[in-house]
Amino acid sequence: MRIGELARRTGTTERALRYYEEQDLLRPARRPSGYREYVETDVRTVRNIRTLLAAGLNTVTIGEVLPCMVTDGEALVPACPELSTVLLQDRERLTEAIDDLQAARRVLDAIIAGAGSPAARRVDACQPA
DNA sequence: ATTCTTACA
DNA sequence: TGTAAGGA
Repeated sequence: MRIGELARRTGTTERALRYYEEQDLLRPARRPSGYREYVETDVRTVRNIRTLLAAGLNTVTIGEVLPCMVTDGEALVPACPELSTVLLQDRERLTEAIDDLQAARRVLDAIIAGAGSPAARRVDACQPA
């Protein structure tokens, strides 16, 4: 099948599919015309890629993890033992990212609170971008 | 009508 | 990632 049909059947865009190929997540053959030719199993692969992307994994990690995942109906199941390590490591990365965002919010909250102080009323140059 | 590559007010 | 341009 060509890129248009795969995009339709996976709910993605052609742009995304070309990007996945660029990241070596997909390796469609080429027709003499230069058109990409995808196989049936690519439908499932693309769905798995999207799931992993939604889990916050980057394309490099997905490339390592993808071949070790088996699809059980709707769910993705780890098929290799070494996989849990990689996944747990990524979970920690997400936890750190969450911590950083919460810290940023606390800083912003402090600034917002300052808007109610008397000092804020002394300012004449109030032209917010 | 579809797809391809390249590039970015 | 969207999208426009210029070809095949």
